This record gives sequence, structure tokens and C-alpha cells, in this order.
Amino acid sequence: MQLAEAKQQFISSWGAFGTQWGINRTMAQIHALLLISTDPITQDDIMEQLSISRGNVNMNIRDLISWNLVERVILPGERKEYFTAEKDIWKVATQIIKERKKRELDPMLKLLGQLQQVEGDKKDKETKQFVEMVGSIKKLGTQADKVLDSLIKAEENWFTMNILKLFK
Amino acid sequence: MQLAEAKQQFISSWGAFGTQWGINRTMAQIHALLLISTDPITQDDIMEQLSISRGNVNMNIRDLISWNLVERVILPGERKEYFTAEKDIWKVATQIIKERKKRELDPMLKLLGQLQQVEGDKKDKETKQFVEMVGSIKKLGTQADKVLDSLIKAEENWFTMNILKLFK
DNA sequence: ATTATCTTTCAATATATTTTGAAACTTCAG
DNA sequence: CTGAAGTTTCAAAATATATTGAAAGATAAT
Repeated sequence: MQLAEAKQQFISSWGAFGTQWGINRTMAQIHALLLISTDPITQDDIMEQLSISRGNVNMNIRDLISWNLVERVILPGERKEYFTAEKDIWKVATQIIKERKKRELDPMLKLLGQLQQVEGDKKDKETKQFVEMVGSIKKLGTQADKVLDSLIKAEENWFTMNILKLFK
Repeated sequence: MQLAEAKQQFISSWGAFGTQWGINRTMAQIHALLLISTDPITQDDIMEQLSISRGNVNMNIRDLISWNLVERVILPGERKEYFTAEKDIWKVATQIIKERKKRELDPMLKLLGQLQQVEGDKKDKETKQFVEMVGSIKKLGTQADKVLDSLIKAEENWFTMNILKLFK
């Protein structure tokens, strides 16, 4: 396979992969393009390579920046803005985990905590089932939260890094 | 908060949560409803409780069954089909991990393997960057694959279960 | 201060996904 | 075999999401 074809494959698959994870196709494709670009590139480069509009690039780049996956770069003596992506894939992964945890898991745990406070007789079959289910989901979520936190901090954390190596 | 309201909250939040993970809202809501139902329920029950059409229930139930999260139950002497969800939340989680791994991670790793075979001079900056990026994503994916496999088998696996307890 | 270059916004449009509901299909009791 | 009860299918409609592109907003050079 030639490089050009392989790049296309990578970008398009990354996009498809993204949609399965609730990330929009274009955002994932832009990210993919940046991951395999050696140097920072401009909005126009992205527009051209992915055949998408200026507005679309702009909005999705902004999103990627809010996820801390992409940065603006100003090249000295250049008028245009350039963009570049974090290339260390472990950092990319932990960054995504960190953001999703904050945006999704944390609020969910908060809600479950509230739902546990439901009034009513714990002897009632329905109430009992509800409270137990909410409780067990919360427990699992809390445990996941801890594991993910360790993972995010794994670099500074000899212990977690070594535990990871035990899985083989 | 009263039970009825809490249930509604739970179902609706579970649905919203699902959409952020590429699962359709209704499928997640049906699953939520089944999770907090003490006894098996029918398509009509689901239609009524979630105010959705018969066809919609039928398709999403089918999907949930294909994910091994829900089962058909035939009650003796009844004509209707009943449905029930796995209530052990750990099993639910590992089941979802197992399926997503099979449907997404495994194919992705296969593709990355192919992309690593790209022809061209490894001295070329662009080629080098591409091969390295694909390689490092593949490496991370492979490691994740191992960890998730252990997790799926954790119940039968004293070692993993105990490692999990170390995260706190 | 003016102009050229570049970025951002957002209403309108296009696309993709989900939902409906009625017809076709299946199954079983009598 | 026939009819009632239940299930499935899928084209059309509704809804949700993503994209465009042109106008407005910045910014910097002259």
C-alpha cells in the first residue's frame, strides 16, 4: 500500500471509529490528519485535504482545542494560524479519559447519589430493586472512577504503571 | 423524591448517557427500564411506559438481545413474550466491554496492522511519522486489549480481581 | 485610516438517524 | 383449517445532527 492511500484509510477509519464513540466524524478525521502531519498545518490545508468547508473546520478545531488535543501555533512572521496535535498517544488517551470522566462520569455519579435518596419503604419490592440497582451502578462507577484516576496519573505513579505491565 | 419520579429520572438520564456513547437513546432507555423492573415485562409495557411505537420497541429489543443484555422469557401458559435484563451490573459491564471489543477494537487493531505495512522509505519524514503513529496507537490498543480481556475474565481470575482492589 | 488577510459566527441547507404504523408474517388454540 | 393473538418488517415521516457559505468581526501591514 502506498503512503497516500494508507493515510486516507487511516483518516477515514478514525472517523468511522469516532462516530461509534459519540464523536463526530469530521472532528475525528481532523484529529487523525493532525496526528500524522509532521508539521503544523492551516485551516486551508485541512479544508483541502478533507474537502470540507471553512466553517466546519473552524468549529471542529475549536472543539478539539477544548479537549486539549490540539493547539494553535503561531509561526513567526506568518499571518495565518497553524494547528498541531499532541503526538504522544498515551497523553492523548489520558487526556480523552480525563475529559470524558469530567463531562460524563462525574455528573452521572452525582445523579445516582441523588436517586439513592428516593423516599419510600425499602421493604417494597420495586423500591428495593431500584435502590439496589442505583447503588450497584454507583458502586461500579465509583470504582471505575478510581481506576481511571490512577491511570490518568500513571505517569507520575510508579505503582500504577507497573500494575499495568502485569496484564499480559 | 418519589419512586415514580426517580425512575423517570433514571431512565431519561440513562438514555442521555447512552447517546454520548454512540448508543441510541431509546435502546438505552429500554435497558434502563428493564434494569429496574423486578419482573419480566412485555413489548406493550415498554411501549406504554416509554411512549414509543411497537416497531421501535421491537427493533431495539432485538438489538439489546444481540448484545446479550436482555433475554426473551416465555411464561408458562402465556401467549406473549416477556423480556428481562441481566441485573448483575458487573456482568452487564463486562458483557458490553466484550462486545465493543469484538466489534470495534479487534477490527481496528487488524487495520492498524495492515497500515503498518505501508511501502516506502522509512527515512522519509512523512512515512516515518505515519509508521510511528500507527505503531504507537496499535501498541496502546494491544495493551488495552489485554487489560480488558483480564477484566472480562476477572471473575474467574483471583489475580485481576485483587489488583482492581488496589486502586483506591 | 484604509485595506488586505484571516477567523468566527450562525441561519439556512443537507445529511443521517430514529421513529412510526400499518401490512405481512408467524404461531397457536379450537 | 381458520381466526385471533402476537411479532416482525420496512418505507415513509419526523427528528436530530452536521455542514455550508456568506457576512460580520478581528488583526495587522501600509
